Amino acid sequence: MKCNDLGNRIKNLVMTTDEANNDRTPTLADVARLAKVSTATVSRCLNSPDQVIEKTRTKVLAAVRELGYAPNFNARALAAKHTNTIGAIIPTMENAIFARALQAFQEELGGSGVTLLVASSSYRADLEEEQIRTLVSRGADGILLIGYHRDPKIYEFLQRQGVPIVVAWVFDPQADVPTVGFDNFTAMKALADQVISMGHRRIATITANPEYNDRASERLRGIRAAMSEAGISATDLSIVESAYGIDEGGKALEQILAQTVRPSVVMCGNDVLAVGAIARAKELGLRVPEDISVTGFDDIEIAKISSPPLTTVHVPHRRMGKEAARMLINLVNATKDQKNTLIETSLKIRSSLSKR
Amino acid sequence: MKCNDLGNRIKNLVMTTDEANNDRTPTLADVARLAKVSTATVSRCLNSPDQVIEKTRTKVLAAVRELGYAPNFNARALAAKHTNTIGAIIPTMENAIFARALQAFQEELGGSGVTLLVASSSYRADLEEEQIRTLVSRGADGILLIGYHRDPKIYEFLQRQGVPIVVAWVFDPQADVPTVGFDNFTAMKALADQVISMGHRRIATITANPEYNDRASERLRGIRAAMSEAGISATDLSIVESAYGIDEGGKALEQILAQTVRPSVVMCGNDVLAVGAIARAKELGLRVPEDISVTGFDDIEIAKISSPPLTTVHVPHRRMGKEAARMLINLVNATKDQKNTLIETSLKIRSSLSKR
DNA sequence: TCGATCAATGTAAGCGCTTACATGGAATTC
DNA sequence: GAATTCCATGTAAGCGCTTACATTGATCGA
Repeated sequence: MKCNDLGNRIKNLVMTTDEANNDRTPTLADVARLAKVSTATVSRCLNSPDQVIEKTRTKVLAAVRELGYAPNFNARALAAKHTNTIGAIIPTMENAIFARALQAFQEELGGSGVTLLVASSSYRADLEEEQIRTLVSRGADGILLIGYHRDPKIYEFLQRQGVPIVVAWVFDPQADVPTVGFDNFTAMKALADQVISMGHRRIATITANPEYNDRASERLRGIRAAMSEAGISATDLSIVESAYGIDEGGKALEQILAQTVRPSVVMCGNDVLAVGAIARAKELGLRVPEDISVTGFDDIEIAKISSPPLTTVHVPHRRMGKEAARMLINLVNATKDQKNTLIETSLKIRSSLSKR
Repeated sequence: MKCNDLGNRIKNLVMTTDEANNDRTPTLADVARLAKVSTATVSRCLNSPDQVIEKTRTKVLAAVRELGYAPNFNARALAAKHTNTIGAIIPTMENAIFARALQAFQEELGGSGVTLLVASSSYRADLEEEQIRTLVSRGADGILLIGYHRDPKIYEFLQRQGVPIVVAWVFDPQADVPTVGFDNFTAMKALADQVISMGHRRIATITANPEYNDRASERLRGIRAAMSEAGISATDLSIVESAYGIDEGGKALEQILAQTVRPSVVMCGNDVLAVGAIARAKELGLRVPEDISVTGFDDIEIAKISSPPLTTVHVPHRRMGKEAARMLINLVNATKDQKNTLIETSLKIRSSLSKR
């Protein structure tokens, strides 16, 4: 012991060139040298401490601390062939619902010692594809994706690479990948049924571009189905596409009002659009819901405090995120193959919707 | 050519064990073999195409496509010692202002071919520290941090590791790292001056825990300074700490109302708390601003559509994100050492604040 | 007391890539 | 036409880690 200490002290005083204390960041080998063990032992100390005897461990950990050693993640990943990392690609960070689900997702992952890599695709298929490749080449052990609709080649690629995925925000037993989410069609149809049962016939909807967005297209289909069931002509539905945002919802509402026939209700693709529509309607001197009813989707906090409070579809986003994490972890560990998980939604009837 | 084609075809038909088309994901060496060049050439094709003659490049790219080759990021990072990656740690994803700034940050980075790694610390110093280490060990070329206040050891660590950082959301010429942001003290003091000039004397504030949050503590200091300047006793300020969220703002308001002396104005640390406070006040039968005035901070979209519209401090978050990206890229490229950048804020006086 | 057994540690071969340096052939110069 | 230059490509040495396998010394049963 004493001898070693002395040895180290001398080393620190008399620095020969080849073991100079230069500012290169310390490596495993440096730690091993300081602790007078092999690199294998240091590695084991860090990764499976119980394979190493207490005395050695203490010695190694001391060396780690002394050098301020931090393992090089890339080298580790290269050698170990897994990263303890899971990736997630969401359409945008600016939408609170994704942020919230992701937060829950991350919390659940963190509990299992897995770290999360996030990317956002701005709702663009090409960007998403690029990000999937990036995530894979970074060695993500699994990936969370939003919505099922994408080029089949991507699913093939992922399968070939052996990277498990979970698709969230949709529930689709037909899909050949595990999904966790709700049935957008049924949920929106339920709301539309309610709207129609309250006497509304002329309906407008503000929706995201449904072309590459299966949540939006399914919700639209839900409205159409409800109308058709009620014997309402499809021409009584007017559709306005809009980007996400409060102002955008307001602009979309103006477009609707500019049409020759004014609808009695505006069903919005999400709460943010709905709140924007309500605000603009009020600015324009309309009363909500007396002059025009408005509905949303998601039931985020703002729905409750909007005036008037918003009729919407409640989606348990945190639960969905949590569930997605659970499934993905099981998949990565190959514990069992996950099947689809249905998240239940419910109608929240509030005063932004009234009888016609 | 013909010969090669034939050769490949035969290879695909007769698979010997050592070159079997097994499902191992293809490597640089596989591409090199297929294209009949060295691995160095393949690498050059991918990283600096102009060093390679057109003919060779075509051949290599064809091989890449045929194999569906995707480079292994970790191997590349290990060999090249840089990752073209920048990390950012924000307190939470659930706050739209961070999301928005981050979006702009990412857009700017993307334009320079840099990818972004995001982590969120849930406002916890220990988590943030862990994430900084993670980012460093993952080889981030630079890191964006929010707020200046943290253990000096962290700054030392970062410096030792040679990882440049930019601190956003504060403007502090004293700091020994580049900052980009606004002066939280001055901004809030300006608002408080306005409030006081409208006759308010008894002030309440809803704030995040200021202990580890220099934005919050500086804003609080701003209010105190304005009061002191106006000769108002510090005891006329009542402080309620609250977590982030609409409901939380509401609860905090209830605490304020439960106190013996009711303040005439509630100055909130951000718009979300303010909107929550307004909503709860209305629920409790109070009129805003007649019975109680409310102010916010940030000027997010919701401030405008709140009823009544919210008096707040406008912060150009996107600009701040963009500027942070620019600075960090310069730092990473060692183009020039960046100094502090001031982002100007402005008062938005709306009807949630009225004369006492 | 001796080999068998086992736990702790060491040895060294990669993981997939980049890049300094070596090489060889074509283009250029005189 | 020989010497020089230069450009395209190849060779091979790592980057920092993990892990299969080898080694060692201690422990144990007979």
